[in-house]
Amino acid sequence: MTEASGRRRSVTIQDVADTAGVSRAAVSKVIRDAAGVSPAMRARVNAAIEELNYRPSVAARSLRGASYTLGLEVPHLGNRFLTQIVSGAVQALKGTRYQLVIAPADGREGYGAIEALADRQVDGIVVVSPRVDAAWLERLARNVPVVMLGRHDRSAHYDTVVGDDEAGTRQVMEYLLGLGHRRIVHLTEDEAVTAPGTGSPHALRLRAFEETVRAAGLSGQARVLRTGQTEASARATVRELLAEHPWPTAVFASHDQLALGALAALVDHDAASAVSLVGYDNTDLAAHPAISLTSVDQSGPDMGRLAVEMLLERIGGRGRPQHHIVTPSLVVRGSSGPPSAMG
Amino acid sequence: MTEASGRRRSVTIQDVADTAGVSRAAVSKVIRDAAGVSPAMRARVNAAIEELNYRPSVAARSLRGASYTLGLEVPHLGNRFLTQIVSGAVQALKGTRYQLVIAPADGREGYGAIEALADRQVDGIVVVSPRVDAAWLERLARNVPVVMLGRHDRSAHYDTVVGDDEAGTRQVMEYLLGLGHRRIVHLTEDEAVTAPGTGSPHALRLRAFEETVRAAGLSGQARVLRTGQTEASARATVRELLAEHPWPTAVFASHDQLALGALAALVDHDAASAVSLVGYDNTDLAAHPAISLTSVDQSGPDMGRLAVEMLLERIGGRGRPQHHIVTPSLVVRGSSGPPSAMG
DNA sequence: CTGAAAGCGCTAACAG
DNA sequence: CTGTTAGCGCTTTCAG
Repeated sequence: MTEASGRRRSVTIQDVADTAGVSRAAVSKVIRDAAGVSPAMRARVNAAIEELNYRPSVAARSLRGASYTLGLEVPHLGNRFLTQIVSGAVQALKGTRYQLVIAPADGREGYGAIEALADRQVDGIVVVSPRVDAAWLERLARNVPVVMLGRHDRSAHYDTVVGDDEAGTRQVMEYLLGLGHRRIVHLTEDEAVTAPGTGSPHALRLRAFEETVRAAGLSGQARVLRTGQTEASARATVRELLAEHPWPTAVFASHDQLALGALAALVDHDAASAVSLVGYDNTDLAAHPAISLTSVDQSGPDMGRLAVEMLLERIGGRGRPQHHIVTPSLVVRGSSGPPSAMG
Repeated sequence: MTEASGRRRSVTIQDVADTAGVSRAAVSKVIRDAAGVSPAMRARVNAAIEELNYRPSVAARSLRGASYTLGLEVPHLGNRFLTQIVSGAVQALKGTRYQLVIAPADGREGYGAIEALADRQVDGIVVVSPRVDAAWLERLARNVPVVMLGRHDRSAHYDTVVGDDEAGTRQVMEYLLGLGHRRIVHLTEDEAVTAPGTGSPHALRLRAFEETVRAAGLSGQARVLRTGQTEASARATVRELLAEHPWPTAVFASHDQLALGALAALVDHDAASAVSLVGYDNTDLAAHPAISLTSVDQSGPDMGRLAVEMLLERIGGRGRPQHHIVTPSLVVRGSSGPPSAMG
């Protein structure tokens, strides 16, 4: 093989077969650990593979069977909760022959990224975007194993891994109400994400918030505040909120990124010690002493691991859909306390 | 096509050709926007594609030519600087037919992830891990276009995008020295990453630090402190540092993640107002008012965009390697100030 | 236990 | 302008 100046042709299964003096089929069997190969042949083939530095082409393989690739579609890598999920997924794949690839969505919706993964013949897809249409996903799931992470829809074709968002929200509200908070603001994203039909985590958190508020007879004092999905947007929204009086005594953000934005606004107004703040996801930053954010932990790594395991089961042949629920727990930190102590 | 209970066979180019009443080659030309198709045929084919909801198989395509996929290997998604790079890369790809996929490295080194991308026939690879061997990368780059991001080696086969780490470090040091700091600690990772031969950004920052210190005649007072690559590790290391006396008046961390860990330790010891802190990368958190970290901005999104553009150029035929240098700039925030004011 | 042969879905010459 | 044909690298029956 000459060292041509341009791109080198990569070594194929045929090359290996030739140097080992066997057939392509034999080589294929060896690399797949398939039955029916004599130890001697296996040794010869492995030697040739080593010598030529052969690597099977995933593309060619995909055409026939599996690509040994699992795809994870994510809306936005700025979201720290996603990195928890990814690390769990990577862990779960360690030691298997599967590789994880992440496709970042380009816009708000993940259709492009999900289709890109499907086109690339991945053996399974984990979807995280809360904004993709359920029926669309259902259709996709008939062609390739899909796990939807976070959303509570019950599909006949895809699996789901979700946190118990109602329980998490109730924990937050019981905590806040127990401390004596009454003027509580729930900071969440726009209607598209909280519409009841979507089954999105934010929809459930919102509903649970409203139910708790109603049950406590606080409809007049507690309220819902809408914002975008970024920290900057939450910061601006809460800044406006703080221009009015009286201030709420507590803000419950639907996820930590919003909580961070809210915290920024509180710091700007020197209100961090006057207003309790609670987030959701317990991302790594929440634990930082300069942030110290009370937040709901929903075991992101476990969710990522579970999602991948379910995908592997599906690939292994399971037909019936499964739905896992992860139990969340409130982690109390310095950003929250009784209304008096905070005021 | 019956709605079989199992996996549905996906629609192929042949199906489209059949329903449109043309040859496969014709369909191929239409989907590739190739020349030599009559408008009438184009319309018929497009109608068939629409009707059948046809999507070309990337795997089959890769076997012949391009996969229209660019791969990005990243060491660890917990690193916020990487998300800046990713967002720039995604932006640059918007509107092209290329899709970005990210392969997270499983261990410290990125070999597995990089090979996985290469096996998957991506048309180009952006490598971010500072720990991969240059010769190994050189070999890889002969088979597939590669851009190395961050490291300063000058390869004949792959392109590089780097920040001017010496200039960035000098800005930091001039700033600190100008304020009157003398007992300055440089917090960086282990020797494997700062070995001069690697050309890693941390190696250059370390060298520039040492040169500035020597030039200022501070070899007795300034020192280098090693830690791991995580926030937790930096926190522990700085905690130990603060157990000794006298404290340094300033800590310069080799990247923001380490700076965050250092900040945590400073807060733990109530030393945040006594010790100036400077980071590198200017990740989003640095700007948060609860953190307010002085840091060196090196335009992560620009670097990501550049890397992708260079890859596209290589794919387009460029042979000669290119090396881009991005100029960094110091962003001063509340975490740093004169030694007296901080003490 | 081993190899020959067919074909996965697509593209690229080439012939008509 | 259109269709035929020969693979790309691999897996998978199916004979030997």
